[in-house]
Amino acid sequence: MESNSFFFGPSASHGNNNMFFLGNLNPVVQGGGARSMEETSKRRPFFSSPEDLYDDDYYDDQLPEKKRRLTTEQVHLLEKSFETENKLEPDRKTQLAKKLGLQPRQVAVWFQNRRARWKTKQLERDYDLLKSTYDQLLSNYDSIVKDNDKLRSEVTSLTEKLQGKEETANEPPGLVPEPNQLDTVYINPAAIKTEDRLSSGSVGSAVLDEDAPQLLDSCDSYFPSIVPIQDTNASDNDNDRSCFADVFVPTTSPSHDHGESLAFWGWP
DNA sequence: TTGTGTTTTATTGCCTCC
DNA sequence: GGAGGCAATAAAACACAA
Repeated sequence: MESNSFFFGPSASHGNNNMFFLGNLNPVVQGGGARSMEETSKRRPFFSSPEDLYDDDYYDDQLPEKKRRLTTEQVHLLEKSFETENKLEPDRKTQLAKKLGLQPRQVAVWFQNRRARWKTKQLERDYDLLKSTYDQLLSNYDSIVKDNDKLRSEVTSLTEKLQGKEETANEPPGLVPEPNQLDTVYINPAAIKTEDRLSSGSVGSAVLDEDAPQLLDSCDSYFPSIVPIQDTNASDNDNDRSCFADVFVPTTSPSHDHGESLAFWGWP
């Protein structure tokens, strides 16, 4: 790659013909604007002193084809301008270039690279946000699975109780009851007295509502029968709701910063 | 001092928009 | 078709551990 072409002559890129050796960046062009900035310079990453930038001997001594970093003051002003607007209109580019003692092309390149850096950072932030959201979802899922197991065992034990009652009430004395079906239990609501169904007082009792599905098996498919309970059991339901609400908050209500990023990338 | 990883400056090529 | 944006990349400058 001909990266040194910038220092020796016009660049073929984008038809820009004003790119020459950096030594052309002398204060005469800016009418003292850049000089005043240099006077306030605190630390320079490359030049040993503010005056070096305007010292012809400096450029004679240094290899002219070397890249030179922008001064802290130049970077500071560019950063301020970038904060205002991360895109560069031609007028602003020209003004900035004059003020900084840089070629307009250099200002444009700086903005281009700055946008690239910003995007990288933003991607990192977005990744962190997604990851934390995922971790939260995962932990909520685990707790829901535990709750699920607990409720299932409650249902099983209550079913056993009910079946025991039913058998002792209806079967002739002396008969040995059939072993309970723990995996899949079919319940005939008509055979269960209302007071029995409501007597337990536990959350699990409500599962056996008359309007609820009557197939209770060991898989997760009975979940829907739990959902209606949430309307009648505030304390438990709030926990369940908040689990999901908390998880989805970051994605549905992005932070200001995140919102900016979405806008910046043209997302709705 | 030197090797190595990171950051910054700049180029190239492609794409989109007017 | 030219101007400007972006992704990919090169290479110099810089930071830092050994």
